[in-house]
Amino acid sequence: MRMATRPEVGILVYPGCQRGAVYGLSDLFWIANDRGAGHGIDGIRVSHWEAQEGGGVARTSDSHPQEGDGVPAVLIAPPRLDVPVSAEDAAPFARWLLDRHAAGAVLASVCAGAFLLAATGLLAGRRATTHWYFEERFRERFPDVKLDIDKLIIDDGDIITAGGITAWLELGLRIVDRLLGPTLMMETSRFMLVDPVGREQRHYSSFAPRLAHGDQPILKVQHWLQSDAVSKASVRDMAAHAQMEERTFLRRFRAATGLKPVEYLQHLRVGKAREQLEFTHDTIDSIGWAVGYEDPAAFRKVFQKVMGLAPGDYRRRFGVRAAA
DNA sequence: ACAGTCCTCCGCCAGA
DNA sequence: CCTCTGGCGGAGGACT
Repeated sequence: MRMATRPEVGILVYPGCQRGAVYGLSDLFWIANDRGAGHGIDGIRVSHWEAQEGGGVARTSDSHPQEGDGVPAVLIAPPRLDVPVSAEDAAPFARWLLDRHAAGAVLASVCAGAFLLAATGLLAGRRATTHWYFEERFRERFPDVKLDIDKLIIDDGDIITAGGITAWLELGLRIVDRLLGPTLMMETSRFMLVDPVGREQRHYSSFAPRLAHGDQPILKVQHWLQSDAVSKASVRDMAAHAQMEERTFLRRFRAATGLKPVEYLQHLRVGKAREQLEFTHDTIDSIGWAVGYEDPAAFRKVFQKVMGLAPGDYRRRFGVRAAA
């Protein structure tokens, strides 16, 4: 079966964007096309787009130049490694992306590329994700976006956002799935030796507490928790450290960090435990004790709640394998 | 796995 | 009036 027109995927090459992702995605689609050729399926046209001096955005690279003008069905904003794209650098793309979206294009982003999409205003009120490292900055700049940092990829129909730096793999596979179907998606992922099924970003990101809230006494407590005493700090202790009454401390802590004191401690302890699960061969029980739980069952329960999988499963998936 | 204890934390409200 | 503090009670959750 032949498609009326070959679907085009456009990758936005904006200032500072990560070339590895640009070429990785291009290669991924090339592989999908190659697999598809064996089934007699017309592949995907892949193009790169850059902002022009005189304004506007134009193709600067094209896998099928003979196809003529056309409009991309999907546009991807790749990651940026250092700081997210500035408002000025995003501006030339924003207007154009709005037009393309209005014309029915699917907009997608990887990692910090979400800043480029958000600059269009289209993410307002929508669910989206980005790299956990940029969470604070993203919320600050685009408070009206429902950011869900735990998801590796959020497919919201006309807008797809992906989280981690290597999430371009997931995104690329998702797009292959949409344009060429699940069979080719599976073949492509098998060829690339990646596991296409639901990986969640929270398995990868370590606990990054909010520290930029400006509540000095609370920050002092956070630093204190970071240094030592983590295992045996009660709310009473923390409040004393902040020189506040417990009721006030509770409110201020929650407002500043977004977490209840106990939740915060649990994240801290689970963070330590993850490290030991990944890099040591200590038993899970002893790791539980080491991070402050006298009852291993309680530790397992908390770990499961915070990470979404049990300590043993976590070690199996993320532990560094020693040669027996 | 269960039960028991102790702590957390939220609503409510009064006061500053 | 609004905002912030802080005491009290107690259900529910954390931990043993």
